[in-house]
Amino acid sequence: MYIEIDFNSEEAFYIQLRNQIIIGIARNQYQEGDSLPSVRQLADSVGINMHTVNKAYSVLKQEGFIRLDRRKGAVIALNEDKLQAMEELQKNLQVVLARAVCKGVSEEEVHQMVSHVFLEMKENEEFGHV
Amino acid sequence: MYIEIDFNSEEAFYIQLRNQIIIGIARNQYQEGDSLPSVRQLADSVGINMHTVNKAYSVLKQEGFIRLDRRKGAVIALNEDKLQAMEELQKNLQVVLARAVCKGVSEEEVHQMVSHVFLEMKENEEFGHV
DNA sequence: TATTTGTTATACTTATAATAACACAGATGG
DNA sequence: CCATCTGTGTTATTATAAGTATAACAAATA
Repeated sequence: MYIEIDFNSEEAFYIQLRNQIIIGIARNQYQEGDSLPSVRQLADSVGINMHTVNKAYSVLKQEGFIRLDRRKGAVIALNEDKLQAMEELQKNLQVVLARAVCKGVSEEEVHQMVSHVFLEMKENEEFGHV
Repeated sequence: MYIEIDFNSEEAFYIQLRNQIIIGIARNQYQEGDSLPSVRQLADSVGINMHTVNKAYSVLKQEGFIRLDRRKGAVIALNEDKLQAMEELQKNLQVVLARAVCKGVSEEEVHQMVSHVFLEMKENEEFGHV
């Protein structure tokens, strides 16, 4: 999986990492029990500090996507708290969809975009990106 | 429209304000040409600093939701750059939906949630919240 | 000229990121 | 079997940037 940092983005580095890793899990590029790269390895490969990767991993742990092990490093471990996930989804969609609606995007277009994003997720299952 | 700050939230105050105002616009509680409260007035009513409201307004201007006028204050003025809005929507959905999928939410459930959020938006059109 | 608007200057606090030193687990090799 | 080397994440410290607040300012209008 290709993780990379956009140094021009306004998003904090650790947020960029967190998001890309979550997208990778959703695409099955990482599966339950797999280890992520070590903090040093990932820090080197994307060109940022080890501690920043550590922060990303801490957040992923806190949010229930991985567990941290002194030996094995960061291991995918999903707590499937669906109820909480649904509440979070609703809150996120309220903002994201409101932004789109204000700019003239229709409900149908949103549904199409959702389907499209799901297709992309399924495309990359098992063996990645063509 | 009821704007309020969650002082326990991790979200920056100005982001909370921005999001609530955007949701208000999407619900037609604010319409093109309407004025938002003045920075002092809103700051007072929600219990934060004037400058924080100013920051929220600056961001809303920068993102194309309002224009700022020394006389009339902050006025709803949407730049409907739909293409850009669609790109932003896609990026946002990639993260938001990935988070949900990892926690076991299905594509169908996402579509249902989207419909639900749209219903809420339409419910509150013209004359607010029941 | 008094009031209302957003704006700018300044300072304080918290968040983000980097450097460095640490502690624990396991593998290597003498 | 013990020493040591390498690999993990962790903690301490510091520097820079973002967020928030206080105060003074400038423009418009009644």
